[in-house]
Parts: sequence; structure tokens; C-alpha cells
Amino acid sequence: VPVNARRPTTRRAGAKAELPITIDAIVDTAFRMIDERGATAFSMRSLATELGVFPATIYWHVTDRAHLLGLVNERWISQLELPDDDLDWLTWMRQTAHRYRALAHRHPNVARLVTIERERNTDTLTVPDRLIGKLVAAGFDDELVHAYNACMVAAQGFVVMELAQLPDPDSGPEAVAEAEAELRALDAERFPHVAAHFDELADRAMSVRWSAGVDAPLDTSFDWFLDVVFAGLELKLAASRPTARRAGSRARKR
Amino acid sequence: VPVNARRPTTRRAGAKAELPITIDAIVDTAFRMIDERGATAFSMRSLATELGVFPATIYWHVTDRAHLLGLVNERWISQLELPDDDLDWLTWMRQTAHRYRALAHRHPNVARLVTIERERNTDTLTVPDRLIGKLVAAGFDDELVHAYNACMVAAQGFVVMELAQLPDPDSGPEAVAEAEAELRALDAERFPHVAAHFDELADRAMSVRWSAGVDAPLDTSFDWFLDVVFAGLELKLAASRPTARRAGSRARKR
DNA sequence: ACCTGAACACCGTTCAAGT
DNA sequence: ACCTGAACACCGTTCAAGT
Repeated sequence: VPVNARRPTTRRAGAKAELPITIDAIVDTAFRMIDERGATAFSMRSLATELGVFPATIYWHVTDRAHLLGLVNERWISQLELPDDDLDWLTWMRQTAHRYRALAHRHPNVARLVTIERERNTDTLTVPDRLIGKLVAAGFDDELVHAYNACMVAAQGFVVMELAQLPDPDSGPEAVAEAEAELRALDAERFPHVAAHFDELADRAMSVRWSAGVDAPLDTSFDWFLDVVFAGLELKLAASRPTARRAGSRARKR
Repeated sequence: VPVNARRPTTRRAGAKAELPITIDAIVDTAFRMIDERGATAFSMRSLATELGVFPATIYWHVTDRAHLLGLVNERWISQLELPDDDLDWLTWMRQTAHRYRALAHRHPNVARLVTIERERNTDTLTVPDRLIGKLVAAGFDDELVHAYNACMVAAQGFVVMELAQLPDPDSGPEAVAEAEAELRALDAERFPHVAAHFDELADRAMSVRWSAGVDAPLDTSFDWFLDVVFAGLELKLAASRPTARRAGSRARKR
């Protein structure tokens, strides 16, 4: 069964498309295709068909697939509204992490594809820049890089793993049911601990899931993980920052 | 220039391959191809060519590409040697995380591909099982799932993000040089904080990198992140575990 | 400047047919 | 049981040629 039965509208060679193809229309359509029908439904060719042009037309506007995905990523992440700047850094970080995850769950297909396959795009450094600003204001100095990387893994790393689909739900609900059956029938001799705590772990622990991350969101685990990371970050900050009692110890550091 | 110039060795229809194709040989060869030549060099067809058989032959031994990658993942992760069981849980976790990351850095191409694209494989639950056992022994009870997910994100999540290649070094060193140049020429008006701390962040912060994760490993950031997460985990544990002073408070929880 | 039409070099997967 | 040979339905990307 041919998926792309729709051919480009017949048009004389060199003729302009009826509605002219702009880069905005390309990125917009790509976003919608991935968002609504999933990553597998998207290709440079299916995108061209959707736009009613030949594949080569796309390549006049974007350099290649990775570049296009970089632009889709930009369009996606630009929807992230950052919290008010005069919030204290911990509240700000938590809210940012929550909003990032919420955005990813609103567009899981896009999030999954572009976080991994996109090309680096300087225009998406807006969020990192404000995040770094907040960390500097919080007092992170020598350890700024590490604090930044920690925050990125806490939010992006968690979401990437949460949304990873194993099994791929695109291969039908019977594959999901099969995965569930296999996990429920786990050999208690080989995997004693998983078996002993199966009910608590089932569809909630990273390796013991059958539903996709969107269908079985790890809301509580995410909050709990943010607790863990931010508590740890506060300790690091307290250790690096001189207390009132030990004032002057900071000068020694430089 | 045709990449797969080598055709299957000419052989009469139905004739057995000179060295018989076993599933072990398939998984082994796939692993080596991905490991040595990268994910782009691997395909079901290039694998068949390498083995001197027709593509269809592979499908007699494995169901599809995702299944094969699941087996490659199994072969990869089976090289992870877990620390001694009578270590205290924190030391055990740290060592496990370190060994996992070291294994990923020994086979970055394999790690990158199989952590995302593989099919779920019950046989790879050995590590999760022992990890869960350790967390239970440590005292995690109601929050076992969350503690497990936290540990997984801390190790796997960090490494996935570290090894993500933006830009893809497969597209040549000039693409890497271009990314560096673009980042060095960042607009200080648009990205004031990144610009102000560029030297500290350059090639060390997740979004401000041009080298691949293998070439510019984030060793210190990883250790620092483990500090953060495990300190946070200890606090969670202390909060849930009744102290000697407040003994008996635990019974109330069930 | 912007698009067509066609081609190139690939993919994953299926299936009847061979031994 | 295990493999061939061929086909099906796709990919991403390039390029001469049109208007």
C-alpha cells in the first residue's frame, strides 16, 4: 500500500507553486507532520508531497534534513516561556524544568526526534543563556559548568529517557501487550528483586515499562528527582560559599 | 562512489554459506561494524554484504533491525562488570555509574545507537535487578521506583546527553571547526551570560560544545553530578528512615 | 530566484523458489 | 532448515534544465 499516494500537483516546469513555499511554511509543516503523525511519517519526500512540491524544492530552502530538524527544534523550544526573572534561583529552576517537561509532553514526537537528531543551532541558546545567568546570580562560580550540566541532565536527560519508546508503540498495541505479558511473566529466579517489587515498579520504573512515556508519565518520579538534584545543588553551593562565620575564606580561592 | 561494492560471494541457490551464519556471528559482526565504523556504516544490507550473504538471510535469524539492535545492546551491556555485592550502597552505585560510563566511552558508537533505537530485551534486566536489590537493601521502600529512576537518569541520562553529537563528526572535521567558529563569534548582546563565561563553558557545557563527547569527555562534570545526586538521595533516605530518636514513626507509614 | 524532472545510491522487509 | 534472487516500497540528496 503506497503511503505517499498524493503526487505533487501537476504543474509546468519552472512554474511557481500556487502558494509560494517559504521556509516558514516548510518548518511549520514539518513540525505539524512530526507532531501529529509521528517521526516515521516524516521524511524529506513526504514533506515535499504534503507541500505539493518536488523533493528538490525543499533543498533550495534548507541545506539538509539535520538543518531542517534544527529549525523544527527551534520552533518547538521557542514555545518555552521562562519564569519571572526575580524569582529566587531554586524556584526559577524548578519551574523551568517543569515547563520544559510539560512542553515535551505536549509534543512528544517532536521532542523525541529533535533532541537527538537535530543539528546544533545557535539561535536556541536563549534558554541556556538565561539559565546560566540564574546560576551565576545564585552564586555558582568555579563550578558553573558543572551546575549547568547538572540542570540540563536533570530536565532534558530525564525527559529523553522518559519519552524513549521501548517498545515502539508505532508497531501497534499488540507489541505493547506482548511487552507487558513478557514482563509480568518474569523469571523470579533470574530477577529476584524486580519480581519481588514488581507491582511498585510495573510501568513506572525506567526498565520495567511497556507503555510509552506519554501514556504512563513519570510525574512523581520527576518531582522526586528534582528534589534530589536541587537539594544536592544547594549543598554544593553552601560548600563553595563562605558562611558569615568563615568570612574571608573566599578570597583564597582565586 | 558505491560504498557496498563487495557483493555476496557467488553461490548456487540454496547452497550453504561456507562458514555457516549463526546468530552469534550476526550480532558479533553488527557490533564490530557499529563500533569501528559508526552507526551510519551499519545497515541490514551492509551487514549482509559483510557476512557474504543476501539481506534476506539475516531475516531468517532475527525478526528485524530493532530486534538485532536489542541483541547488540545485550552484548554490549553484558560487558559491564558489577562491583562487589558487600560494598555499601553508595560506593556500589558510584562504581556502577563509573563503570557504565567507562563502557559507553569504550564503545561510543554502539552506546549511542542502542540506548535509543533498540528493542526492549528482557535479558538486559540483570543490571536493573541488582541495582534495585541494592536500593532495597539501602532502605528505599515506598520511594524505590523514584530512587531507581534517579539512578538511571544520573548514569544513562548523563551519558546519552554527553555522547549526543551536535554537530555530527561524521560530516567531517570542517563541520566541527565551523561550529567552534560560530560559538566563538557569539553575539554578546543576545547571549550575555554565555559570552561572559565563555572560557569556562567552551566545549565543557552541554549546549556550548563543538567536539564530540568522546573527544571532550565531561569527566569532572560527571563526578560532580554524581556528588549532587547521591547527596540528594542520602537526604531522601534520611528523611524516610526513622532515626533512633524518633523510633516507631516508621510503623505509621503502612 | 525558484522550481521541475529525473537520476543516483542507497534503505528495510517480504516472498516464492531453490537445496 | 537455511539460503538465494528478485521484488516492493520507500529513503536523502544532487543536478541539469526549465521559467
